[in-house]
Amino acid sequence: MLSLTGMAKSFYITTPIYYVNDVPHIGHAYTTIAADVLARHYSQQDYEVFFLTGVDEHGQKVQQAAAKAGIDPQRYCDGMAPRFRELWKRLNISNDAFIRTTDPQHKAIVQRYLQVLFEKGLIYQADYTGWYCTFDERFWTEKDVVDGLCPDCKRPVERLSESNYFFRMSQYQHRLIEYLKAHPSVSEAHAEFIRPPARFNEVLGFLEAQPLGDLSISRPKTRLSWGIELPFDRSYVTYVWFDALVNYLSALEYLTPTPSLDRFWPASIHLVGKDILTTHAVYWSTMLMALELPLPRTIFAHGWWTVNGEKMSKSRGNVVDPHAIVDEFGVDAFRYFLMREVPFGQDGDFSREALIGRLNSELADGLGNLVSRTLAMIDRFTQGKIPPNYPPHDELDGRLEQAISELTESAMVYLKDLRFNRALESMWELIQRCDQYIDKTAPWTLAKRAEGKSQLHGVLYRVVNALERLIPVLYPFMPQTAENIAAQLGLHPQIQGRKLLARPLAPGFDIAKGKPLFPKIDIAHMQGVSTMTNRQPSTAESAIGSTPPTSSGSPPAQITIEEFQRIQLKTAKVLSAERVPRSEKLIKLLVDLGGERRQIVAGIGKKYEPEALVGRCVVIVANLKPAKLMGIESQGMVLAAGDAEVGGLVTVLEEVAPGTKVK
RNA sequence: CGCGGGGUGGAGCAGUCUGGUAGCUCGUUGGGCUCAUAACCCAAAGGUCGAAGGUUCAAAUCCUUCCCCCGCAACCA
Repeated sequence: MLSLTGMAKSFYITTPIYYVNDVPHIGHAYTTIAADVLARHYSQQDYEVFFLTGVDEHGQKVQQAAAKAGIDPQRYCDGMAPRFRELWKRLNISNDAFIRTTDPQHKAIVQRYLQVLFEKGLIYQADYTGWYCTFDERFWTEKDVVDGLCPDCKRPVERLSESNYFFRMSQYQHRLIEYLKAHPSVSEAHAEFIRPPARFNEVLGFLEAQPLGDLSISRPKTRLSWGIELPFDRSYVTYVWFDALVNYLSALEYLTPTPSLDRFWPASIHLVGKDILTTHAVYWSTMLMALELPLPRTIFAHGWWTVNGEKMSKSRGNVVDPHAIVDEFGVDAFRYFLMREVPFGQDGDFSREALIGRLNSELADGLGNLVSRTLAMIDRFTQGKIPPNYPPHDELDGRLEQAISELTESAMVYLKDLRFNRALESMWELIQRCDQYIDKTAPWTLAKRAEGKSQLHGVLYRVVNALERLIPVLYPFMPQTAENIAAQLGLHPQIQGRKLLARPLAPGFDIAKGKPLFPKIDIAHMQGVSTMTNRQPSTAESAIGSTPPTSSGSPPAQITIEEFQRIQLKTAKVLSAERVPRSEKLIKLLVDLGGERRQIVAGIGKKYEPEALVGRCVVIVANLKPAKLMGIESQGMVLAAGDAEVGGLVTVLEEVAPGTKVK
């Protein structure tokens, strides 16, 4: 990474630009915090760092979301972008720039690249034929379409031919395979192309498995208007991914202090979630090849977080709001947990219990308590002044000194390799060593003996020295905590840009013992105070794990009695019930509506056995538009309590005739 | 047989590729210490490594079959 001019080495790190269709959640925070740790680390190593994040604002879903909200897309985006900016500020993210794909400069640069590719003959026009859903306004592949229905909205799809522009991605397949093979993924080094190794294999396998097609990079404005116009055909906008990926380059042209494509390209690391690895490893790489630009040094695909063992999703209502976590536990505890809990690259599970567990045992009892006991002893035994140093004079001293010098090295190696959890582990090994050292040397005993004085000073100095050495290693992960420790040691820390500057430790300094770094969370008092998620408690959950429903979110809009009366509810008697073969939870019901029979498919198979349903009286929506589920027509919907999981079927107290109206 | 991941002391995981005393964190129990945020230090208990069969001098590890759990996809009308 040495530059030709002999200037400082450069380090360019990016997060994906986040799609504004969604409010920021723990997944966004994870990637961005990881990027921040690296940005701070490399800054401290005197690299010239450029750390980019931002938002992706064009495309179908944004257009739809804006339409739903009844405002124009630009206004919608203008409202969403600050929510990301604010969260990054709150999480102490030190990004140098925040790109928005609706920035005029970005649009102009995207158009310039499109024009270049067009003139090189790498973009051509052709007809595309596929299955089109008019409601969702999108094409589906043969594989997606089931029984001629749109997989999303279940409406019939139609065969549609459309003229579009294509990028000749296919012609780079071989070159990309060769490139991958020339940059194999080896776990210990840190400059490979696709990481971690499992992902490298995945991409290579994908490329070798089938011929790579060309990439449609246009959408006719008649279908989608919210995008960047193709410069060579104003009746189209460009595909959102083409637009979005270019951000990594365009930001270097207009968001850095000096024009710096030469300085920062190729990017050192693109951090991405594993879901968008192909887009980056294949689309982006071939785009760069076509533009005759070098590929990024590393694309690192990290894993996903589940919440309490379940996939996080809006419909489950268990999306973790980072603001709520920070409110409750503080920024650094949140940053620490995300970086410490899971090896970067693997999936992990987020839960309050796990976070509190680490916060209590590692942050409070570990780091916090060590700082606290050390400073308390200095207050007490050396009148609040850093004692004079003494060279190590026995094996205990020597071992601690060695542990101190090993820490910095191993943490560096781990960080370079993006093994955040191991870097943190190595710090906590030192913390434990210090605790053991204090215990064995027993400064409180030395303090009682006049002849123990010099040894006492040596012991205390060595422990403080360990803490001092910990500060810069800890800083990228927990900036506030590192600063706090430095201040308590009397080192007068200052934050300059992304660096923590402090005067070097010396005997005679006055310490400034403060409050505990991390107050312990009393688990017994934790029940019922959480606002972590807006999830509804399920009956199966343990008391500690459950979170009460909160009133977050706007109340549902009220409807008129007339609107309600349009929904026809009726009682029905179940005549027969059987499981739908190969389905997980579908049960096919035949019900009597009083002279009329209906076949209804219901997703209640996890809660009920078919036999238990026969003869029961249920309530159904009688005028619901029929739909096909796994190829079987359902002519209505049975009412049941519960959201993601069925709680119980709705029935009536007294015996009534099948087909009775319910109002 | 849709694709993939996994089943290892109470909990969460490592070890499985390259067979050879089963390891870590938390928890539990006992002891120590008293500088510290009821913290820290030391020690102990606790596992037939999902099941069965096979290969081998030797299997958590290799082979075969089966069971169970979790994602994804297909079904929450």
